[in-house]
Amino acid sequence: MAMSRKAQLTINDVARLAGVSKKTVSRVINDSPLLNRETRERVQRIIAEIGYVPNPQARALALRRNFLIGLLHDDRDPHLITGAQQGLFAALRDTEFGLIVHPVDRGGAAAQDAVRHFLERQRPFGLILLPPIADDAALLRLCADLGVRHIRLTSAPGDSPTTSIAANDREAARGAVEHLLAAGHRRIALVGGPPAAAATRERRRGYQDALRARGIAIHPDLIVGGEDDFDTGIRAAEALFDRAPRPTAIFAISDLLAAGVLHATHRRGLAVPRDLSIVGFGDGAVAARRWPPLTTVHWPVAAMARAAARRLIGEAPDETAPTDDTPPGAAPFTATLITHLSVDPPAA
Amino acid sequence: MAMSRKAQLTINDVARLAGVSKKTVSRVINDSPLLNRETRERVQRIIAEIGYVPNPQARALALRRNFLIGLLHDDRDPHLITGAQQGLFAALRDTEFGLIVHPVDRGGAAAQDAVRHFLERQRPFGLILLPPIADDAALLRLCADLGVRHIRLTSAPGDSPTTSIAANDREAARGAVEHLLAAGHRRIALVGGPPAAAATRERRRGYQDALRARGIAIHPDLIVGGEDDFDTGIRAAEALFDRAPRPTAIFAISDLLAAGVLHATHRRGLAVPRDLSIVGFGDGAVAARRWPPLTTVHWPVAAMARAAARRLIGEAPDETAPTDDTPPGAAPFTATLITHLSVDPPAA
DNA sequence: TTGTATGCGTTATCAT
DNA sequence: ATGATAACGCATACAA
Repeated sequence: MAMSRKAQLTINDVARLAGVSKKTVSRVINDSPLLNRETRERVQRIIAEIGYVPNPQARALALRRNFLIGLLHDDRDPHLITGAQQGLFAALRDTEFGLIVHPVDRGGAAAQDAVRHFLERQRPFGLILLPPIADDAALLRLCADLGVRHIRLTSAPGDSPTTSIAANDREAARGAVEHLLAAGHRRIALVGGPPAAAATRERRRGYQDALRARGIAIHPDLIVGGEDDFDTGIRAAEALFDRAPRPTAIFAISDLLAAGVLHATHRRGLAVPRDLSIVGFGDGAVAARRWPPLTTVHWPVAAMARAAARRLIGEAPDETAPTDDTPPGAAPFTATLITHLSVDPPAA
Repeated sequence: MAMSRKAQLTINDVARLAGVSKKTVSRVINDSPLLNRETRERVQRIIAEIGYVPNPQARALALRRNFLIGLLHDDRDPHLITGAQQGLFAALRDTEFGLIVHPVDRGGAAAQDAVRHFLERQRPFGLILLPPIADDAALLRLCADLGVRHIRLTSAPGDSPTTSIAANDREAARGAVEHLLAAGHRRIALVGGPPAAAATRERRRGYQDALRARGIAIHPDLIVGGEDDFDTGIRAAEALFDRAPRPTAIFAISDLLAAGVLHATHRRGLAVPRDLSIVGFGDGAVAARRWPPLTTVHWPVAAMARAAARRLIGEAPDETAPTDDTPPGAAPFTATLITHLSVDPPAA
């Protein structure tokens, strides 16, 4: 009990107890191949006995690299953030890396400065960027200037495959709209997010792909949005309710927007899916908890974050850019449609 | 542009350029009082000019303390976690501290080991424990054994005020139930969480307080629950629907449970608040986004987390226990009822 | 296969 | 008020 204030054990204690030099202990810690098996085992036994754990600060200093993976997010969608954290932790458990989280205000020089300070101070080994800030050009430039490794979680495999993990957003969005088309809808509205975000762009493209393939005209009137939040969803829905004729279905490019749309629909006294069908995009499990449970496209953020962290820490620690012909990230993760109760054929 | 690979500037560079010793620079960095004003300003100018940032790893090593605040959570409620992160970041911005996050599986020796490894590896300066793991005795013992400072976010100011930040859960819960009583409800059910959690205990007490004060018998039949998640909410509601007579109102001790209750109610074809009134407990803003918007008790996790971090980093870095007569944390944060549309008088 | 000397970037000690 | 020197705990270079 209460051995709390015991001095921290160091590599020297291990060396002394094992009767070897500290360098030998260091070799054991770092799995050096050139070690007498007997010596290694003896040292390992001592380490286990006294419960020695290498001091990561000292390691970080000597190796000139830290053991922290940074997660940068814009603090909009709690489920996206915690989903990413789950994936990251899955990759980081049983490694010596920790997860350090930092929010980023979008836009403005002040936001840039805040991130710069964070990076200069904590000097994380690498960074994971969540959408939509993963598409922020200024932020990416900052990372490049500071020489900080980073992986972007984004919506199109095309851009910079070596520094991004992407899902097939366009295709998945097309599938979602085709699902509405198959139910018989023809007036399908789109509620989008920030125009600069890759998610907005790709999912809108998928929406357009689906309509075009059916020869359905794309009405600019039926494309609304702006930000990616609940209130925008409400306002967008209300704007759409005033269109004549009213759309019979709405495809919202995020769960937050879909939730806002659902809210506005209820408030208007309309029933889902009787009077309006809704399809969202985000976390399938979360959408299922709405009422009615929302048909949605599940964006596998946890799996993507896990892969991103793997790539970050599996990467050779030197600075040379990968020269493989088949860059990682070429194969996108698949976002998949999860059908629930928010889609029905349109009312006659 | 692209000054990416410039060698990191060190204290030596500053010292050389300023024509002083590195110790003097160190004094400037650490705001030592005994410094010639002129010298200080010259050094500061150089620092600003070349954009020098002290290396936190080296600082951590020399000072034998880290600049990371750990957040331990059980990964159940995304809004609780991100709410806490927002509060922590508010306290940590403009400090040299970073936020390192770690999930904790509840129960089991394996979970203990995982936390121990985390603490031994990252050696955070201090820890913030979120409910319900803030009430985990084994975890607290581990922190004590390892000598890790920690602040628990919890529900009763009584226990260990020096290591916890508490809200007035009992009182707030009583207020919530009184709100239902005032609307005319007499058969009010309670949906609780894990029995070991302080939140469950305190909020149940508040529920009982309110009923007793009105001379209403407490029916064990109307107290259900078990875990703190959506599915438990569903099952609890379904169990309560089978009671005869059915309760006219349900007080759920968390938003997750309330969401499950709401879901089950919809599924059963009952209308809220016409057939059933619901009050939740958690995040007021989130509850407002349900349909109907849920009357709930707002638990100020962000403010509490902010205060917790403040106390952690404002604390003297030595080990002596505070001896004040008025321990911090004695004044609890106030959870407040936010009325929305999920409460009506019971149907005649 | 193992050990010695040195460095990583900062702070603490004890001078002056 | 400022500086020289020695930690802090670990890793690397080079010897042995």
